[in-house]
Amino acid sequence: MRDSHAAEARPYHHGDLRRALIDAARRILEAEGPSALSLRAVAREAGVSPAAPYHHFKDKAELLDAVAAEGWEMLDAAMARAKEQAEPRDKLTALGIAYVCFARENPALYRVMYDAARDKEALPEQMHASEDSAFCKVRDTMIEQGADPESAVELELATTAAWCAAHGLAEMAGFKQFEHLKETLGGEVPFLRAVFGHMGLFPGVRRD
Amino acid sequence: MRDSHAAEARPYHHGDLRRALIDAARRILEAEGPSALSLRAVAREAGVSPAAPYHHFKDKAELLDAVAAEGWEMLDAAMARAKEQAEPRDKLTALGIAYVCFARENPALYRVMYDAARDKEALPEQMHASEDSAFCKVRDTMIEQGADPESAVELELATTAAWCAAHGLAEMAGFKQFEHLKETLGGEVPFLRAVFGHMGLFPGVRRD
DNA sequence: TGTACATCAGTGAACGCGCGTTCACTGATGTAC
DNA sequence: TGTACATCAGTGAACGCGCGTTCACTGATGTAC
Repeated sequence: MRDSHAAEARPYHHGDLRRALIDAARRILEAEGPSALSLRAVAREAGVSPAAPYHHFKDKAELLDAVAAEGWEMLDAAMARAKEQAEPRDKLTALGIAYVCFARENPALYRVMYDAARDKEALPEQMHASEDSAFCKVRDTMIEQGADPESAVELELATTAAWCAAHGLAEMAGFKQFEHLKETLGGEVPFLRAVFGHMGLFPGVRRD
Repeated sequence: MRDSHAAEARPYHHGDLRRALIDAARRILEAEGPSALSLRAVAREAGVSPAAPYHHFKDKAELLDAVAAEGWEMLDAAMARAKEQAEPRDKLTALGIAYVCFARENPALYRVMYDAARDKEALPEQMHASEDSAFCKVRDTMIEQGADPESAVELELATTAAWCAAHGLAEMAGFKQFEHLKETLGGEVPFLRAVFGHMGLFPGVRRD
């Protein structure tokens, strides 16, 4: 139990403790959930004294931020992969499904990501602004799939709607109330596709 | 500071400490956020010893559950009011806006509600199942506004989609990234309307 | 109407715990000469 | 190539804190007779 991933004849200096701490944090997160994620627990999991992390992070919040930031990068990568592999006509839905699946496979990490975002009252800057971010991928894919927004604002609204839809679904999909729908439709992914289908993700299909 | 809402010549027996504790919890929640919501803090805020709550709640979780349950009732009431007051053609959107506004006005309570739901991996039973719950209001309103689903499953999917959309938007609407959209559109509510507009909430407007 | 007593709903002190953070320290590393 | 020394990245003990919960208790209430 103790030193689970550490040990193996450690030298005094660690090599890359910063990395090791972030990895340890993620292990704790998925094994025991966000409430178990203390600085001390992370140090313990990394096989290091409680004071050691302070040579790499100013305080607990800074560690958490680093974990969250890596989460956003992972999400971004997962969505890039999904877009690449999908049929041209299916790319937008594929992005949505990749988003929700990431959240479902890494629920505690996903929570930490949004907790950090809520604290700052903002998504990570590069997630929303930088070219090639997940947000921009969604936006660009809408255009590629034939959306014809009347203005930049309309396009931004459509992208926002899609993002909110995916986030909402990500948080709801695990609820027991929807189990019978998943069964009826033949699994989680068909269920996600079906819900996305009802959301009118494509800007061409707006009402009013 | 201390005894802020308590005092005023309290007798030994409180009268309705259970009520007072739930109210105290809500005050703490909105003043200091979910992380400040400890059993001891609630007792303090209610002007009572740390052990007193145990005569009314088995443990901290039970208090939290009670707070969350009342939150769901408040949300339900807010949505009922919104539906009543809206133009017939606008009732579904009005429900969505009422949902998001509730979350925005009671962010910490909203978080506690969903934290409890996530623990149980389910929405409160009566919220999803009981006639006249918020979920059923959304479903029924879809029908009233002319949705013509091919099956009960389709109707349930559409309702689920709307619920997820509202939840996603509720959690995103506060992010700074969307401030310029709110300004452009003339405020938060117009922004919400616009995003809902892009979501194709009405089942009649589905793609594929 | 008055009294005995069971029950209820509080008190306040104490428990053990894990937390974030600080501190003086020390072992390892690498650079200047 | 060897040595002195500054710097870096750890240790481990300690700090004060607030937490959830338990306990023996006591004051207030209300019911039976």
